[in-house]
Amino acid sequence: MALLELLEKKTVEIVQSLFDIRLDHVDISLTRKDQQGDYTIMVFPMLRHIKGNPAVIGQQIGDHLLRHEDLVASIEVIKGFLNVTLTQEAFIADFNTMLQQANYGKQPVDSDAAGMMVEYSSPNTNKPLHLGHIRNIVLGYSTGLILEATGKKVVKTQIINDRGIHICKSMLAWIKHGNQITPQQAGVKGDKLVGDYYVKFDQEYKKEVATLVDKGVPEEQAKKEAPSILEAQEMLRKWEQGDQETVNLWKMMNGWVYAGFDITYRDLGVTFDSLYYESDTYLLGKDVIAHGLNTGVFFKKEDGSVWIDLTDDGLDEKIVLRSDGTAVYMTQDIGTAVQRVRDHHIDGMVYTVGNEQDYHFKVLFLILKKLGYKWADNLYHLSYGMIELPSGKMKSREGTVVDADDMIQEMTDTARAIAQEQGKLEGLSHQQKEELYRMIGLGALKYYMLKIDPKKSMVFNPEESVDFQGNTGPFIQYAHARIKSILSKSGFDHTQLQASSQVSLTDKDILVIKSLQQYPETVTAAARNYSPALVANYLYDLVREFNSFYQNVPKIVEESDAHLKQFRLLLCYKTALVIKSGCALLGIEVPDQM
RNA sequence: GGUCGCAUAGCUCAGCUGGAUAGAGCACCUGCCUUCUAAGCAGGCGGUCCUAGGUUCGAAUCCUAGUGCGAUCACCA
Repeated sequence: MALLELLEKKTVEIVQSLFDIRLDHVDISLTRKDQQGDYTIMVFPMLRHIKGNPAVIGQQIGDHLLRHEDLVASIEVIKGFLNVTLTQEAFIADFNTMLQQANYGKQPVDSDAAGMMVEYSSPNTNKPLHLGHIRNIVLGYSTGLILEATGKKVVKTQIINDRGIHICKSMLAWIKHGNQITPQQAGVKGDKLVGDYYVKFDQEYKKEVATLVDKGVPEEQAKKEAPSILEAQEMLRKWEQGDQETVNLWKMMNGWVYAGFDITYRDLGVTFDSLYYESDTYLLGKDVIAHGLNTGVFFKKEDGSVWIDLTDDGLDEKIVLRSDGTAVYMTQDIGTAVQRVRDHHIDGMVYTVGNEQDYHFKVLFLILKKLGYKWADNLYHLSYGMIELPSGKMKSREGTVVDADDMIQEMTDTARAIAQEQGKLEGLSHQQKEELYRMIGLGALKYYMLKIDPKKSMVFNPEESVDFQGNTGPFIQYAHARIKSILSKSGFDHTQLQASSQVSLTDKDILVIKSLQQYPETVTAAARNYSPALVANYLYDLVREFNSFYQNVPKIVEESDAHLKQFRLLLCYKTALVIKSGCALLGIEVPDQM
């Protein structure tokens, strides 16, 4: 049993015997650093059940706690705070329990139970991935891993927006100006090539609009009547009719884009278990609407369009089927959700999508609930804020978008420059070094994205770029590498996972143990809140605690007290394991040397 | 205008279900490498936790109102 639970149990027992009152919960937190003690038992909340002076009650409980000599060393009561100092034996016993758990902090996945689907990335196929996608991908991927760590089976997916007017724009510009060029011939990634033609289309379109406006056509009208946009719309019609030539071109260019995306995903170290294509799903949902129309969830207007009235829930009326009977975005998402539950053994879904779609998902979830799906109670929109540049929003048309591949490359380059300056990598081959630079660069990038609360929009400054000092990925990776170095230099035997109770610990030792104790509950909280940021910030605290221990304790390798040396090496060992485990949940790798 | 989100140090951010004197990093200033890895450690400087009420023994945290910023309110996706 963890120390905290043990302390809570003892406290409940004491309160029961002293006051004949059964508390179902005791408020215990870590004692402030400026106070004497390890844990603080809050007496104030008990006053609701026990009448009296909080300081006196605290003292009474404290006196009884002191009888558990193997657990409590001393107590101090300040107002309604009962500060308890535990014995070293208690900490060592707790630490030994931790050491026995190979998968400390994680629960085994129950593969028979219904799982959770996590959707992320979900790009359009008309342009390459950018920094916003990186935030999305890294967030969704990590959240999936965190859910998995709490025993939930996870199915990672993305919906690829592979059809629509935006794709046709790229296709059209390629036909006109591409001279049949392929990515191989151009020497660029497929997604980049297609993106270039998307930009080209837009430039041409803008010129046409300007020309029309010069001729006296109102701007709104010009935007609708420019030849390019009419052509694109015509192409979309052909695609929808299954025109062979159009479909073939569409397939070819999307293929180029997928090859490009695959490289970016590989570089980011993320994978998917299943894929959904909008071209397959965009007609889904009509049967669900028809059913809901019968059961009275939806209603039909005179023009034939189908709606749902959500005004009782504080929302608006929302269209779910056009008057011509075709699907809208909402129809599609309803159908896709239902389809996914049919396809996989899941009872819930997480959608990683930007916060500009908050309203859409609120409506979607509500509709699914009204349709009576049980799993609709288990839907979560993992909403995240936009990434802005100091100059404002990223705009692809103005070329201010920070490209994902460029970003990864830049991070790797920075890691290389810093590492070469430090010159600590003797003994590694060129290839190993490059692999390390990539690991550090990506670690910096991912951590930078994940340490911030998803809800908040973030400002990204390309000039200052991502930091490698302080609260960063490399800070954490560095601690891991340093521990590995200590362990190998000391000849640590990782088959002897038992610390002797015959050691005298310092505050620094105990602070590290306390920090390690927090790991399991951090993972649980991160899963409950769908927030990798909790894991990221926990790791930072752990590493700071460890670094302080490392720099303020005599060299472990030279320690003459065999028991103490063994204990400290075990502390290093377990810390390294937790760092590695926690980083893995963030999708960040840790090196053994850097 | 309606709805949703955010507001904490010069900048970027923590602060879990309310707990003691609000914490980090960056920046600026001091110290610490003849090495268990200084991408680090020890310390200094820096705050009206947006404002005003309320609930509470206790509020950055919960409630109400207001202010500012952002998003959204398409028979687009």
